[in-house]
Amino acid sequence: MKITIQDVAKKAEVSVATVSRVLNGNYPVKAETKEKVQKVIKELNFIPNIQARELTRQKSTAIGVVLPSINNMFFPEVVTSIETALKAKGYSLILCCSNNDREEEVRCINDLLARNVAGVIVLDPNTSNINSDFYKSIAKTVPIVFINGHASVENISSVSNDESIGAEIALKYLINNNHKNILFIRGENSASYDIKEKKYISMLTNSNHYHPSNVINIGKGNGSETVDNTIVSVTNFLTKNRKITAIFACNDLMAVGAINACKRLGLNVPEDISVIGFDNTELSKIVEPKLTTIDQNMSLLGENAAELLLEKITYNNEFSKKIILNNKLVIRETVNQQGD
Amino acid sequence: MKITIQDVAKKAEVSVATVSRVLNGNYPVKAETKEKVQKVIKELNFIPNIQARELTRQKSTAIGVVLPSINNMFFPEVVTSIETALKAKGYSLILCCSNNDREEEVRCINDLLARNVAGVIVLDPNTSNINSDFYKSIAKTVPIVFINGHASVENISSVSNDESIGAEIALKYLINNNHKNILFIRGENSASYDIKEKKYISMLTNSNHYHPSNVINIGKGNGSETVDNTIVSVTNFLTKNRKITAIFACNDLMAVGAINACKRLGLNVPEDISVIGFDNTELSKIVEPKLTTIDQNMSLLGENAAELLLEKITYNNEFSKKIILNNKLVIRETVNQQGD
DNA sequence: CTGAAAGCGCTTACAG
DNA sequence: CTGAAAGCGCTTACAG
Repeated sequence: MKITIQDVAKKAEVSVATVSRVLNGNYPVKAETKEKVQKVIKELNFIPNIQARELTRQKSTAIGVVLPSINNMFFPEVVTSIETALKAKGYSLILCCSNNDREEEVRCINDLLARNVAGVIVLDPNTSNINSDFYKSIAKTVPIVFINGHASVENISSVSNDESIGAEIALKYLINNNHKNILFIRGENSASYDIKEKKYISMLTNSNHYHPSNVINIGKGNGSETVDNTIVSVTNFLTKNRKITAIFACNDLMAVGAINACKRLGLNVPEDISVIGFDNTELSKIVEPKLTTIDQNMSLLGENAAELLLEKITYNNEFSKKIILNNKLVIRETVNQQGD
Repeated sequence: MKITIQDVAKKAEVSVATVSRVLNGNYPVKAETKEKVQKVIKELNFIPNIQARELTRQKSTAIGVVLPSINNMFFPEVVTSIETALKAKGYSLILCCSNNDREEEVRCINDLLARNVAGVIVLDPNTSNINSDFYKSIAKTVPIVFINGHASVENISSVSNDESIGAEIALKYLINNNHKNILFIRGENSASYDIKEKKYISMLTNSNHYHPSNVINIGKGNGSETVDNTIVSVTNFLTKNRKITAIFACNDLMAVGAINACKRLGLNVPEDISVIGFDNTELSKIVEPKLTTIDQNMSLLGENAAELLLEKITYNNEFSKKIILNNKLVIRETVNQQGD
């Protein structure tokens, strides 16, 4: 039922080779012939089959993107910028969601490879997959770029943020504003939380204000769960400990949870207590007061990942590069500039 | 460099036909042969090329999804449920973003067709594309499902919400709680806002409380822009008009903007003023107080769209169906139950 | 149970 | 400037 190049050739009374040439414009075709063929293409509403083209040309214009979840304020922004950058170069995106599951991630990649993608971008790759040989063997045959994957794997390019510096900037900002007793809020095991906690411990130890009990872990959860879990944990914490003047949250959702907890306890942010988040998701600009946070450069992550992948594709997967972006502080309304 | 079925056949000392049979398990193969082939497949890490398979089989296991933007609290949730439903049936998703642009939408669809998708799901299809003959002609050759597209086009299935009923439920809830003077907030031209405004006008006219000046349009914008624009408009409005006891917002972002404006003016929500949103995005569960809103059934929209598409694919694009979901009220914390 | 061969829709040397 | 033919990686009647 679908129109093929054969149908066009027949109707235009030329060979399929000629139709192919006018389609691709890569060989001389007599003007008259060209017009005739183009007319038929229009008439028949012919769309060339890219699958067949790619099979012949032995190259692909599809890119795989695997991400832990779409349903999150962080990933959609990154995906948007990947899509924009790649579409401009004629690539399409095949999306696969791993649901934070290690094996599903492997399945996604295998499916993408089977679909003959020219390369794949993985957001937040699973640590155990990185450490196993999975990525090492895959990376030999197809260009791979990690976003926020601490890629010790050779032959994989990556873009990430220096979250350690980001945490340092955030904590310095609090400390410079005279905050000494700072609550640290994190979630369950994640390399990213570990990095921030490490920085927190070293800085607070330096200032003689490190107390292990000022680190709380709100457990796991997504979206509004994170907020709710944080509200519970922070409420518990603050009813017992009022020495805290500032809160460092490992992401914006936790920061919003902390702010909400304060409100319920009748504490004003930032007058009574300051809060700083991490990520600079859209949410940080939506809540009231607007959240002071650390910018995770989401669109830069996406753009750079797209570029690195294109580079790998162009140079036959031969060179790898790591790009580390510096996080920067976004001052809005939730940190009291005088401290206490 | 890539391993093909040829390589496997050679190493296993069988024909490619036999390899294909053990791959697909659709023909009898001697146990011994099967094992030998499977062993080689493992050794060589062979992944069959789906593009080639689909070219031969003349069918596709890729589905196109086109959406106006990924960067939005509504679409990612819908896409997630589409992905989940479709992955379970062995399909993959090719994503294309139209950036709210009519022509880009057409380009997306054409690209997807060229990539030989088995069908396409369009979120919020552009009205002018629906009215032109574009979709009509496309729908003849490939299964198409609209989400929230008021599809008058024959041969296209669709899932949508009855937003008119949704608006009615929301307004009735306000009115039953004794709210009479209700502010209506909408954005720039969209069929969806028009439907809600129409309902608003008819219901408020009925109760003799319709005043055209109580309808405000905050212009266009996405994400935090919407919130900011709403804050400005509502602040302006409320400084001049304090008779309002409730606000109906056409989406959750506008509702949050309205709440933020109230806070800045020293008005408590819901004690001084009630706010109801629309959509039930994750945001409505994140803000404080939690937003009372109308559920847009985002995951149901996705699931149903996936099902309708699968149905069309199975039955050769021969049957179409429209599903209209009923919105329901989600009572949380922003509407004062006594009114005023 | 297995292999040889045709064919899916395209592109591209090759020959003219 | 144009056509015939090989080939991309697979599947599936057909024959044995």
